[in-house]
Amino acid sequence: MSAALKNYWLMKSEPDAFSINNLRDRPNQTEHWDGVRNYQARNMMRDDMKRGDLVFFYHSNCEIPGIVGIMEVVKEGYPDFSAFDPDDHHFDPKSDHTKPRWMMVDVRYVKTLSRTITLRELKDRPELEGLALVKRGNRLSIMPVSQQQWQFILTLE
DNA sequence: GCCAACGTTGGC
DNA sequence: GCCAACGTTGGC
Repeated sequence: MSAALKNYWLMKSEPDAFSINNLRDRPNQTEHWDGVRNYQARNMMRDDMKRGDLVFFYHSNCEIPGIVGIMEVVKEGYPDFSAFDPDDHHFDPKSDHTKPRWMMVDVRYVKTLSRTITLRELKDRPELEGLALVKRGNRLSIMPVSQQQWQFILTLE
């Protein structure tokens, strides 16, 4: 794959735990995306997410689930240290510094969309049939978005 | 390696 | 709060 190619992603977060406004208000508007405990999502952060990739920020498990903003990958996959901390909610005794099991990336706030593009309307669009988010039973918290899907979603704003 | 039990996700 | 869908765990 050419280093010049930008990839696109979608990442879910429950706004009660961490919202787009929380990211915007962080120092440098940057935060590490810790707490992912799913192997498929881990592998994408470890292998595929590159500096400069753009990411939709999706609010899940809330009143109006949907895409609320855009962020950018600013640091590629590295060990998720929250797994090492017994006091952390995401502690995993099977992960340690010598053999970290979980990975994370750093993301920087880019913008908040002028409105929430809701899950409901994303599901209604035949152009997005292939998007993992709208597939039945989907539970992936991180997923790839094709360039075509990315550009189409932006036209919905 | 199978699969039942269990815990979690996340829309509704 | 409900519950379907899914991933993980662990007994065998």
